[in-house]
Amino acid sequence: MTRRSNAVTIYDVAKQAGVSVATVSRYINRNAPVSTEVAERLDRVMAELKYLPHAAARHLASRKTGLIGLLLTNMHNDFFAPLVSGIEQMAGQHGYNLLVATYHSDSRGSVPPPLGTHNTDGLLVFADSLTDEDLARLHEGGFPIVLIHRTPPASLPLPSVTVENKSATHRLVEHLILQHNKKRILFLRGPIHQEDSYWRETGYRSALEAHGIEFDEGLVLVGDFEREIAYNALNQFLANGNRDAFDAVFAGDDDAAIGVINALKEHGYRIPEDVAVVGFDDLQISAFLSPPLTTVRAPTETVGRIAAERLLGLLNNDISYGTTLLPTEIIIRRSCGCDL
Amino acid sequence: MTRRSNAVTIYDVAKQAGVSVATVSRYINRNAPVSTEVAERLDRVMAELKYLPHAAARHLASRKTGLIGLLLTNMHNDFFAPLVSGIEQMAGQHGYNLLVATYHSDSRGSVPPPLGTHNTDGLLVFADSLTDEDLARLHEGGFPIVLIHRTPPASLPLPSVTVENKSATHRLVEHLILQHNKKRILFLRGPIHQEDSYWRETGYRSALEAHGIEFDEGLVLVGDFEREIAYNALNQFLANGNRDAFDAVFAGDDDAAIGVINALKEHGYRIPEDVAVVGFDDLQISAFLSPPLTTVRAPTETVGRIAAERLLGLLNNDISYGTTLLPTEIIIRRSCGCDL
DNA sequence: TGAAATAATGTAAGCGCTTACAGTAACCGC
DNA sequence: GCGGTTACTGTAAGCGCTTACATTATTTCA
Repeated sequence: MTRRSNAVTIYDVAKQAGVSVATVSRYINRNAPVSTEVAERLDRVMAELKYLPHAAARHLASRKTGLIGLLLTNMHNDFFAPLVSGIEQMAGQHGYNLLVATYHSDSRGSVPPPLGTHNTDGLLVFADSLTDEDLARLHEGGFPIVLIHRTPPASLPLPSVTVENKSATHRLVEHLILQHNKKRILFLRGPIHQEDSYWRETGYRSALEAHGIEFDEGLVLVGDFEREIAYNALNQFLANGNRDAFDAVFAGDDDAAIGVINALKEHGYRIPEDVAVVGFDDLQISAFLSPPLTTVRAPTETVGRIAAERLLGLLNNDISYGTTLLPTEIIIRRSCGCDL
Repeated sequence: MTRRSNAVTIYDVAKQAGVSVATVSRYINRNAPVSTEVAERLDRVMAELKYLPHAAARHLASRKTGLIGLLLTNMHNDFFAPLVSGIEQMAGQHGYNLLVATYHSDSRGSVPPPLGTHNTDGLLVFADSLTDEDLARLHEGGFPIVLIHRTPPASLPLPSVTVENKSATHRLVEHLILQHNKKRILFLRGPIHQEDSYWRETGYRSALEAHGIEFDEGLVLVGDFEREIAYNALNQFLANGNRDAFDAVFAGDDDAAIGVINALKEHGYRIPEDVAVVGFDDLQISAFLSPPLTTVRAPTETVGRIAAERLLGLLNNDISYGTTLLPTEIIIRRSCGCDL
């Protein structure tokens, strides 16, 4: 086995500066005093040699990777840009790099999760990208984890950060009922097993109930929080002769709302005159849709930032658990029928 | 120094299976034959022990990280979601993990790039996130690099993948001139030093010239391909008494176009009746804006996929260079004044 | 049937760092 | 002026893997 091509190592630096590698290492990591004279020499030599510590070697010896992992269910939704951005900022500021991967608990049995103890110092786990068993195993090993957009499974005291779904949805649907006199509100379910999805449905139902409207399973479609799927679901629904079966749509999230609006328009509905449409998330673009979308603002970038912050805390042994529930806020625009 | 908490190592597997660690390693990496009998035993033992090779140790010994790095200038634009998604898919399929970081060549002098030879096997470099010197240094060391949305500096034969900007812009602006009789077309420059920005300006100018319209520096603002900046730039411009100075806007990209539309609407302009607005990129949402945005479709996810593919090729020593120039296509919608 | 190739495995030397342990020299307080 | 600190530095043992080299058993083929 020969030396790594050209790479300059800590030995080169040590020799050039006339000190031992231990001193170099200590200076780099600032974990022991070094005489100012030596420090200066090292600064100079390291700059000259353009020395960069080899990450793997450092990881192996120190048992730290300097990496935090982000496990996502997918990436092709605009929802993720601010999430990742918030996380990346926070991580970068604290000297960590971000490893991003998609995975879904469905894949269980086959491939193991691509991120874990073996390659990161801690994990940010979005929604149901990991099974409860995976979480339990990792947590038992003392591995730092923060959940995003989901709460911990029973008896696993994992920190988590998510947003308030139910009451916001309740008020949103209530707005449809009270202000716009809607009675047959179509609901597009999000991904099954996803908490946001569950609580939004709960909020939807509780609003109906609070106003004496009976829940109708026939008015529930699967939107999966995805534009394309929502679009198809609605087309299918209309094709089945339900043209007049509804007077409003709560699309589950904004991405699905876009699909809904699209399908509706293609079928000649006017929004909001014929059908009101509301979403959830307040994506960056939702204010610019036609008509501007009434929705619920979820502070997604903040979710990312706080989740990263809590994980960083864990990495410094500031133990912490419990759920950070970020408040959401109804944003009334025109797609519900309000005239702003 | 004590043993790493609980982690199971290759030694545990070897002992449990009654073979040497070399055999285990060879089996894991499939780089030498192993008797079927031993193979079965190893499968069983590894599953039982839930063994996962320690990444850092593997990296150190093999001099491969299994990581590809993506260097971005920022992340808070919806443009990046499909880019990253395309890359992540491709990388994941080939067993690589994705390390994402933001950096900008402006930071030169101070911090070195967070990604490089020391922690990845290869780099995807977006636009001007790295200086030419950084690129040169890395390339001299034989480090695999693929450029995204920029071409290589002179005499550096780096592979790159980007999109056609100039002629699409030319045709887009020409459309404004010919079909909609626009004569005073405001242009919002993208980030300085960014190639997309340069070529779009070139296309804008060449269209003006081709139709006998003199280029007017007073009709150029700085939009930086960012909604907020474009929004502010336009407000400033209007505040300076330029209310009637223009009859159309080429915003540089869709994100900036959104800012422009917003500012314009707030000042009471009707789009496209009073002012036509066009962008570039065709973000997922552009079709849903009000009015739907006339723009140029850039195959961003494909850019990501191909860039990743080419980098993966490099990692397998399939040498390749040259620029992949993906075609773009004008998408006519209503913001230009067309009546669809 | 014997020499050479091939298959399957083991031994042990690193990969480039960190850090426990040890040591020397200067300093401090009384 | 002496025990106890404190400041700084070096030596060397790993961290958990990969792989060159060596070894033995089994085939292959002239």
